[in-house]
Amino acid sequence: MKRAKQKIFQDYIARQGLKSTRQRDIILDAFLSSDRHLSIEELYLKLRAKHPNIGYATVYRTLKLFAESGIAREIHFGDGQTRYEHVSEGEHHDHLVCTGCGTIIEFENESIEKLQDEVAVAHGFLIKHHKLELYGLCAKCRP
Amino acid sequence: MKRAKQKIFQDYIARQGLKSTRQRDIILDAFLSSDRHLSIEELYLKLRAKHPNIGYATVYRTLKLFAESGIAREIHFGDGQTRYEHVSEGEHHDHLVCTGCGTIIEFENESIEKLQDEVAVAHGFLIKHHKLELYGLCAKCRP
DNA sequence: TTGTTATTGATATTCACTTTCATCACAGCC
DNA sequence: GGCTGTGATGAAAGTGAATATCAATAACAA
Ligand SMILES: [Mn+2]
Ligand SMILES: [Mn+2]
Ligand SMILES: [Zn+2]
Ligand SMILES: [Zn+2]
Repeated sequence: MKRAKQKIFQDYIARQGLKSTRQRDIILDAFLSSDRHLSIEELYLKLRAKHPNIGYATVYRTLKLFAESGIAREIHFGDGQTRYEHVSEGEHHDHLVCTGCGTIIEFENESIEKLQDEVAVAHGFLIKHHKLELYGLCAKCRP
Repeated sequence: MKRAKQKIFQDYIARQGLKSTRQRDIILDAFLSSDRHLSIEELYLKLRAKHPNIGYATVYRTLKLFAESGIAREIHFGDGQTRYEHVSEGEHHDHLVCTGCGTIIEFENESIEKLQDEVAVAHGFLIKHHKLELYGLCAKCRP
């Protein structure tokens, strides 16, 4: 899992004529062993504990690279911060977001995906990606 | 339609002990006779043609009021700008967004809504609202 | 008309990125 | 190993949309 993603990223780096650096290794390791929905700030702060000399801009740029290489995806939950989540080859999921405690639950629903495709076809659309987020209170937070 | 929303907004204003002002009337009129998915900036520029002395902050604050009163809804399509769309009593829809030309198509799909509810129930969630956006190329933009 | 309170609009500030640029560090080639 | 040419880094400055500030102004009830 982790190894596979490291490999994907290294390959991407090589293919693009980019360089392998100490910082990128550190950030990749921290990202892969972190929560699945991390903001840039959160990852930056987490890193700073062990590596106080890594810059915010580097974290920001490296997360973008992760997304380009296919091991991460940018997500926006409307709280004003960009988050990055792990992406596994051929896997897709959507989100339940608790507005009480911030918990995020991932789910997959093939029937919904199929219906989305039908909607797209009916309107002549060629879908590239989509976003489905259900906001509310989780089991712990509901009254 | 337009009258109904004006009424809703005036009632809201009264109920909250707020004041009816020239600017709010002008902005409401411009909003109700505008595109259905307008950014603050777009509405501000549209207004400035006839009312060069209306400030950006007033447009921004008034759109928030529209949302609070229930006649508008804030939407985010990931382009970094907040948009506001018209909301009709008891109506709900989701969006197809063309990444080529920016066209936005609204759609309703009861089956998807039902499946979303089932997902929520399965996870013990109490859904407050949701977001479903399908991004891709519209019939005109697809290759 | 007057007094009170909300509103306005110019401006300043905030926030989350995003860019800049001088310095640094990979990595291929002697 | 030492050179050398790029790409990478990080401190700091810049950006753009949103939000807050505040003195002047406009509603509106008495
Ligand atoms: Mn829906
Ligand atoms: Mn809409
Ligand atoms: Zn919760
Ligand atoms: Zn299009």
